[in-house]
Amino acid sequence: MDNLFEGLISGGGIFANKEVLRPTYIPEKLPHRTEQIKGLADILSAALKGETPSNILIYGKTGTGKTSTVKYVSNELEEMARKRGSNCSLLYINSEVFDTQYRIFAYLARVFNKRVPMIGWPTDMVYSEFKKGIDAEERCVIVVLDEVDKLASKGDEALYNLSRINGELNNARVSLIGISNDLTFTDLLDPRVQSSLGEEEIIFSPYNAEQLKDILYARVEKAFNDSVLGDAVIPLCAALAASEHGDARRALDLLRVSGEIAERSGSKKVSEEHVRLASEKLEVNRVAEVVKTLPLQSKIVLSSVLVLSRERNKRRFSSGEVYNMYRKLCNQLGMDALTQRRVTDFVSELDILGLINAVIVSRGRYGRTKEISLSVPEESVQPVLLEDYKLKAISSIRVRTQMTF
DNA sequence: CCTCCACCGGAACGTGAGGAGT
DNA sequence: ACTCCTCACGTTCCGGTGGAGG
Repeated sequence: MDNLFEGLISGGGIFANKEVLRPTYIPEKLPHRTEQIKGLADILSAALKGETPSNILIYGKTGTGKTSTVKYVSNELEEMARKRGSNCSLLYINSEVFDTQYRIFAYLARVFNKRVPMIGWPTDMVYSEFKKGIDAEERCVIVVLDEVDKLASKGDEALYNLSRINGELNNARVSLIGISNDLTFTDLLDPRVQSSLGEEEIIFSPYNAEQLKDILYARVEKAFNDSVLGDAVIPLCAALAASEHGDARRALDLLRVSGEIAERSGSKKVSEEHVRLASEKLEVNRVAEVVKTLPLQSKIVLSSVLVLSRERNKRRFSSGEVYNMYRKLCNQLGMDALTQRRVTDFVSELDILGLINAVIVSRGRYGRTKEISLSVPEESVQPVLLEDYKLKAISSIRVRTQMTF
């Protein structure tokens, strides 16, 4: 009879192929990135001619198509290399996963069929195994280091070694592509590494709303069934994403979640309303994610603002008020309170994270202070704060006082 | 115009944890 | 096992400040 999943797998009929909307999907066309693709291809074409391509640094914020572009070009390159019989390949490494010199070299050595344990050996031994492995045949290897900034912040030795490896190889050639979303990260590096890694630089600027629209339109045909999207859906997704950072990933997420919401509600079409709901849902998730990873003290400060805006019949509070509430909460928790100086730092951090809003105002005779208010809905932070068992003792977070107007 | 509130935020310093070197 | 160094986290101290009220 009716299986539990019956309605869930057959129903809806909104999506034709949801995978197309995932950020990992590489479309066969990347709108508004022709310039970058061409630039990258120009430089890498050296590999096909038997030369060593220059090292490349790629900059751009999240969701500007850096990774997609590199993967796209690398697929094309490897295909061409196969046709021409040249021995040339790309290795993609996410530096967030392989975040130390040892792990990177161990991984690379393994790719070249060397048996290296993931821990235990001295680093230079792993390094020379990798060199042996790669030098065993005449080939060109392009190593892509995604999120190099993460790697650089832990010391530049790995980058230093990689960038001068060519001098120690007889047959093989290595070139590097670094992908970073931090424009200033090279400041952390040794000048020698800086100049060798940044021989060529490619910038990915954020997309505007029009460009985001094109990106979405390019994918809907595969992703959705025919005519399930309302007319305003895509422009709205594009506009919402553009108003943040021009993040294509966010635009795609919005579209996907809108579809999911429509599907789940049994609707035959995706409407503007679904996009609004999706936007809210993503925002709540984002806030929850940020709040969850806050240090304890910072959570208490945030709780203070939350409690204040519930107990008092107003929205904005002076630093003094917040600090007093903070002391009170620390007292309830049986913890030592930090100094006001320290707390102002937390307030500034929460402000930068966009969880609260803090503006310096002068109240003349009554001093100068920051006016602090919650800049996200109470309902989106309250449950997450309560998840922290250390904060459970604060009853006033839980209590829902009636708002009076 | 001056005062003075109530806080801002820079600087210097103390402390303990963790990593590198030896 | 040992020291040395760096780093994150906090504290103490303090000079600085916009504008309401005198």
